[in-house]
Amino acid sequence: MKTVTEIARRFNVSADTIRHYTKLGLLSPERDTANGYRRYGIQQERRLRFLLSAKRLGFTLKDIRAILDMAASGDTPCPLVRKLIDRRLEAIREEMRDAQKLMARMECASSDWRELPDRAPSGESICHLIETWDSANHLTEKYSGNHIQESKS
Amino acid sequence: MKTVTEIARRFNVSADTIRHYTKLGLLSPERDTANGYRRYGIQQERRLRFLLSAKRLGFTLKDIRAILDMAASGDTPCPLVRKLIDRRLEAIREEMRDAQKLMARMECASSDWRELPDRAPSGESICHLIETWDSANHLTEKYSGNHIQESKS
DNA sequence: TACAACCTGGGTGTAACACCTAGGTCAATA
DNA sequence: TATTGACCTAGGTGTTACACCCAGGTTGTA
Repeated sequence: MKTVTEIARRFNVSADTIRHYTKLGLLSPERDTANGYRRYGIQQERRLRFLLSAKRLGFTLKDIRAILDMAASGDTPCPLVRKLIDRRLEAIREEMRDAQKLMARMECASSDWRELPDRAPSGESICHLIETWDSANHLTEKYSGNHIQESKS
Repeated sequence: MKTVTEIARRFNVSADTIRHYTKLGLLSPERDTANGYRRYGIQQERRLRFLLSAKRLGFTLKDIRAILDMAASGDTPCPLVRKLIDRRLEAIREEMRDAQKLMARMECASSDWRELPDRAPSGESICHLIETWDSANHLTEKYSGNHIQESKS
């Protein structure tokens, strides 16, 4: 029976993480009746191992709770697991697409800006780099004036 | 002078977003003395336009606050802007690398699992798909040396 | 006996909002 | 004029997965 720190070390996570999972009910250690310390046995180690594996496969704690609940009720969680991972996969793919677009914008801006000077702010302008970039791509306002130009660099 | 909803519509964001930025001090509307309503003038529209542009370039609200503060003090924020975007860029590149690794794991797992059957949980196993995947890649435990239960109390 | 290292519960902070509550305001309509 | 419906206010909660801090109790060792 391991204490929080012992099991944390064994699985290479922080003691706070173990306490966190325990608070969420994902782990259910016994308690040392003498001092109230959490005590993790073999079953809880198994649960933790499972939990960490699932996390590394992209499952959220919420997903994992659902899987654990299903297994606890005796049903096979496998169909749920297949469904959840495919969902997460789709979600991540979309995040990646967004992130790639963002990266492209950032790289473009950062590189364009190397040819532009610094400029002091004024009543009209806060940072001309950002403002120029924006009006060149005119995306901010719903009705962004009447320029039908799309200058790209 | 626009109300919350009016300026929100103009810039295609939610009224809550406008209130949020205002609460954070990123926008400082005047107030209608009769009823306490927020009133956004041209200067605030400019700030919001700037804010949204910066956000689309990957700046966080914290970044933006720093930029705004610097501009307010009269200094040119451009060097800060260049520095911040390069930092964010690096951060995003790393996140993307991590996300790509995760995706690869997920895709690999999801596809491997197509050839595996569902299986009911047992005292030893919660979901064999995840557990098998994990032990095949043996990454969870610090010492993946299998055997042995130590300690008892 | 002192000290380090551990333990407890409970609270806060993180990012950027979305949503809800309870109640006040405003313009147009019936 | 009374009633809608759309708007406004402040303030609170929920989201994710923890990290960190607090004050105080416990354990093992020198």
